[in-house]
Amino acid sequence: MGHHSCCNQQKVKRGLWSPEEDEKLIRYITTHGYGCWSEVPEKAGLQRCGKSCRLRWINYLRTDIRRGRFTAEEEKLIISLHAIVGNRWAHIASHLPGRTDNEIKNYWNSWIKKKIRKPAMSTTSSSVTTVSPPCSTAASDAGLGHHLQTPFSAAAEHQLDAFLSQSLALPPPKLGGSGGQESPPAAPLPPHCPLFMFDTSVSVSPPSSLTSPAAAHQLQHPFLTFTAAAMDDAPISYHLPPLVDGMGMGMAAMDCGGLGEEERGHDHREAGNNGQKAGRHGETAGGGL
DNA sequence: AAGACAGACAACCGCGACCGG
DNA sequence: ACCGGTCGCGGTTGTCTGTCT
Repeated sequence: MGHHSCCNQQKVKRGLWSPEEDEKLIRYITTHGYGCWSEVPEKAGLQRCGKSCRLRWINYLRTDIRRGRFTAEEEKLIISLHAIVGNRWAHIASHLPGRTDNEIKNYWNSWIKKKIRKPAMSTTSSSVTTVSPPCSTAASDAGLGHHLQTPFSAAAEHQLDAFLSQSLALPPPKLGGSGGQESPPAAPLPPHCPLFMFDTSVSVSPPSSLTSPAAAHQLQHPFLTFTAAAMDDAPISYHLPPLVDGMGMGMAAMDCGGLGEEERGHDHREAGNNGQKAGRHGETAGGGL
């Protein structure tokens, strides 16, 4: 229907953000912070509603955003976490430093589309009996969709914690690309990201990017503790909580095979897509800055 | 070369939760 | 206790680009 309640009265701009708007928002946030989003547009000189500013900042302009394709480990983690908490994208994102809920949500949705499009087609030889997502929005009314219906209980939280603690033993997200990933997963410095927000003196190689000032706080995140500790050469074996183990899709699919070639095939595209966005927004946010 | 299709991603919308008056 | 404002989240849509036919 209408606009947000917070911007009913204003004539707010909508649609894609221009580089000028990005710059205004970045400048304001970096100097003043975002105490009250509803005040941000006015004080920053933007004709946007506060929600839009918040979204733009959180999903795009934040300094600690990791962009680029998801690593295989991130994929697995997303799937595992989703099996536990359902469509709690923000919660899942909280376990994936630098990733936004929107990004994960988009990833999941497109992943679902892919799997729906290729029903069991590539899994005939594998033990994977279903390729449908464990509890997707598309599948929420069938199969394991009950995860979505159930509130995020303490039990689930406990299970999640257990899983995460086990995850500490997981092989780290080899950000340089594990298991034959061609392209570096996440460009630590997105081409379209405002450069002035980064200390460009720090190394931008993926692993060390985790120790960059911009991501320093991330090191306190449990997920990253293993990236630092178990960074070397742990075998690719994931210990999943029972609930996850019971998932129809199973991690077997996610190992080399499941997200295998066909998934990897998108790597090129995604890399291109990033480039595309670097172009689209790059000349917007990144290029100008 | 051109159109159709699919994938990826940014952004909007609506709702519920939270908080202060 | 109630009410209004704000924030955060999840679902959905729109747009752009690359690939395929």
